[in-house]
Amino acid sequence: MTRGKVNLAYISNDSARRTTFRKRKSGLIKKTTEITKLCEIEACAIMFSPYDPEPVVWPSQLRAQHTISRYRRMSLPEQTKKMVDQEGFTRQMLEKTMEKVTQKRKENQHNQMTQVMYQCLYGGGFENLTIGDLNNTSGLISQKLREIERFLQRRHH
Amino acid sequence: MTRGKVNLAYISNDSARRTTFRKRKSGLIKKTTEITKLCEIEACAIMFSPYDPEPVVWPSQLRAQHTISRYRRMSLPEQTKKMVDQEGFTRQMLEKTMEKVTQKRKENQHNQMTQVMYQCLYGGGFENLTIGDLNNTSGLISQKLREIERFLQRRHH
DNA sequence: ATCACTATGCTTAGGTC
DNA sequence: AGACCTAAGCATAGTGA
Repeated sequence: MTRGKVNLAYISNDSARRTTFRKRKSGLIKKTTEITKLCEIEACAIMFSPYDPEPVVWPSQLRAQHTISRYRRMSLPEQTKKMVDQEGFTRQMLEKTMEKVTQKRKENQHNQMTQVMYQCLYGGGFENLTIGDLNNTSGLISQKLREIERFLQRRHH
Repeated sequence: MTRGKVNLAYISNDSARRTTFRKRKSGLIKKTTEITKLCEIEACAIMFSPYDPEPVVWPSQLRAQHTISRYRRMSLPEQTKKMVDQEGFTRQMLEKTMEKVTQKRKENQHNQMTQVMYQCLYGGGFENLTIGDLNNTSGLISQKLREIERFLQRRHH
């Protein structure tokens, strides 16, 4: 028997769930890569799972970081504006603090430590992470290689 | 003629690219939702595009924020550990600062302003954002509704 | 468990309105 | 432009080694 419709609910069987995850993870990554290329947009996917020792990040730690920090940077003024009046005082303090941080960053643009701290506290801060996505890259590559191998074997039949 | 293989490169035609983006965005979102449900993992996708006024975030601003901040929280010690020796001083300062922030957070757990600032500076800070994903939700829902409608119409033929 | 396989369902390019 | 349709191509559940 082959395949019925997928029941879109938690797969209780442990190994089946793990297998599905492995397959779909690679699918999701592929799709993310594709939409990025086809439309030249910035996109990233982040997955936490008990099956990977590190979070899976796509298309890369670096690009994801960029996307995330862009998201955060764009979002902050919005957020600040939308805060309710009751929190007016908090908002003002917040704005001042953010200004200070921004100011400080400008002033010390060449001061490495400030930059590092700024990045860690506000803009990102995972430049030096272990590169978890390399595993995925090599996974995809080895998958591709297997495909090619198979193809060649058939041609030689 | 129907569909050839997709050339995985930037689609130069403007409206074609836009259409592809709209279609694939919804696909990507669906897949993200599915893997999340099937495997009960935490996953999010973020897309920046010139076609959406706001970044598209999935499964939700709130969950994405959680995923992102979890990512950042997990990553920091890793990063700190992996920093090269040349930057030992920076690292120490950084660790101390992070400790202070953490400490401060604990001490002032019930002090709203500190929490808000902490979150903005370190843990997240987009609680009060405009909810961009509502648009997507309603898009998916209305799509689903149309499908159901169509189905019912056929049954009544 | 992980790999390759393949039948099936799903996604989506290309077309029409 | 966007909604709808259809078939080609792709993703992947289930299977066997």
